[in-house]
Amino acid sequence: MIQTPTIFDRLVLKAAEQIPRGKITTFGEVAKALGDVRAARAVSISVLRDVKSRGGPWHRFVASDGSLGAMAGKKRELLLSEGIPIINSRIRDLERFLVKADEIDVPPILLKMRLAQKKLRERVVLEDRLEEVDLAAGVDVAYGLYRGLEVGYAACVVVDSKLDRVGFKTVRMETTFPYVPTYLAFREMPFIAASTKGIQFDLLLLDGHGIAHPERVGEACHAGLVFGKPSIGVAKSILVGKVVDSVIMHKGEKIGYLVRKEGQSPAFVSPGHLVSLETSRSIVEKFWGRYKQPKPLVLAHEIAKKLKRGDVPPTIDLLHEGG
DNA sequence: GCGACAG
DNA sequence: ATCTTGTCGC
Ligand SMILES: [Mg+2]
Repeated sequence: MIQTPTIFDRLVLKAAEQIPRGKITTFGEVAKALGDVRAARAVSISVLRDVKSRGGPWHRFVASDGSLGAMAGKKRELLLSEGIPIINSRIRDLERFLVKADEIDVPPILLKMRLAQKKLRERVVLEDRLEEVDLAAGVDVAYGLYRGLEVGYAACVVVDSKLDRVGFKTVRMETTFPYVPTYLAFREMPFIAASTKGIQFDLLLLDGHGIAHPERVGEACHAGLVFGKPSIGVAKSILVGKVVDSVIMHKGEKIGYLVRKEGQSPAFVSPGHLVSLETSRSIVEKFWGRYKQPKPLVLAHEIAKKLKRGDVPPTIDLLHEGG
């Protein structure tokens, strides 16, 4: 009957155990203890999901401005009973009751993940090491809640140079890590690996950035390196930098291109691995269909959603039915 | 309240 | 990404 929280959820729970009655902490402080404030939202989502599905600890977590966040009514009641002063839906003298990041004993996993990214970055090759590109694979993942678990539905679709779909594979499995900005690869790599396993392709297209990432190692770089395959990232919005004349610039570096087809919203293209900046743009244009993304990604997105809806069964089902 | 951070 | 019907705007 015990559900299976992810590593991230377990660490948030471990942090929760360290907040005594009469004290509070913020989602951001816990995120900092885990290694990056960017995970603040992921912490709040984890806490909320945990109290709803397992009745876990939740009321001693508040927002950094002292506001209470979700389920404010009940939270207010519980905190007041523990001696925390609340005025106008905000904690008064937050500092006085706050348990800060350095007082929370949890492993800094996000710091380690960042180090792993920096290590991977050294191996990224931004030169064309690809021969003919006939088969382009695109992967996308849809997410949903199933019996208190967060489940991902991945689809890998292979398209040939005539833009005909020549194969696909789908996978259903539990999520292992939340979405945290700049760490997307750690959330989606298990799905990318499972859905491409045993599939033949020359190039991998992913729904996210390549080098257009603060550390220059977006999801497309990460996956390309792990598989030793050419890869390109095609995102629907910017993560870092700004667009100047259809070029994505960041810290004085050219990191990608804005590609747009008539009447469509733009796509942001950046190389992942074994492909140059210029070639990444031309290849993506070569596989462009009639939508706002290259065809393999459009199809992968559609199939992933159908899978989630239950319209089609997964090729591989890795979901452990609890009970 | 605004800015804003792939999916 | 997800929650979701009718409604607003180009
Ligand atoms: Mg996606």
